[in-house]
Amino acid sequence: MNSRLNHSFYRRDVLEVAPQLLGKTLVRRFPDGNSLRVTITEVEAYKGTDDLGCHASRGMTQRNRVMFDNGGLVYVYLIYGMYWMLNVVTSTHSEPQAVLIRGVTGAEGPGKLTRLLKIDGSFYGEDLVESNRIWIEDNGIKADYITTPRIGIDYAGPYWSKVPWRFVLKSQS
DNA sequence: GGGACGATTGAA
DNA sequence: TCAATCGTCCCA
Repeated sequence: MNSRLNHSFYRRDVLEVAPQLLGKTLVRRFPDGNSLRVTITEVEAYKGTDDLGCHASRGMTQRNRVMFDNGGLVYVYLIYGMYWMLNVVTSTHSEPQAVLIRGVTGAEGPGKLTRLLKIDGSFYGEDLVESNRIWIEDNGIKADYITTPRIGIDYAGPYWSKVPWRFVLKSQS
């Protein structure tokens, strides 16, 4: 039986939460009552003010302030003027962290999955534990995964751009 | 107020 | 290799 992930799941360190999101079911419920259910296949961790790849590294701004809130909230932002990025806030207000959802079944790539799921700026700060239009369910699957450096953050320097904080679900065989 | 740029994508 | 496209952030 699937069950919605609760606050205690999200309010842990991002390096624990990120890989555990792999294989979980992301549910998007639309106004017409229909739902789209996809499996999370690829994520990245962004951790705190020291991580030069993390938006929080330059302090709190109007855009990233939700990362400084408690885990379980949605952080979305527009990139390149055309793609919404979907993130899940983790930890507590003491530590700004988030998981970028980079891939789901049916859409490879963070910009494509938000198009598929019709996620935009109106989801900023949405509570995944309470929302009736987006949440994540545990389906009991224990996922195998590989790690690699995060994508598209060369500007973060030789150390932070190479930290293996991208987690990719291993394909079943 | 102005300018550079981005956790991307798809086409040339 | 390069354009699309615009909000955010930094500097003046």
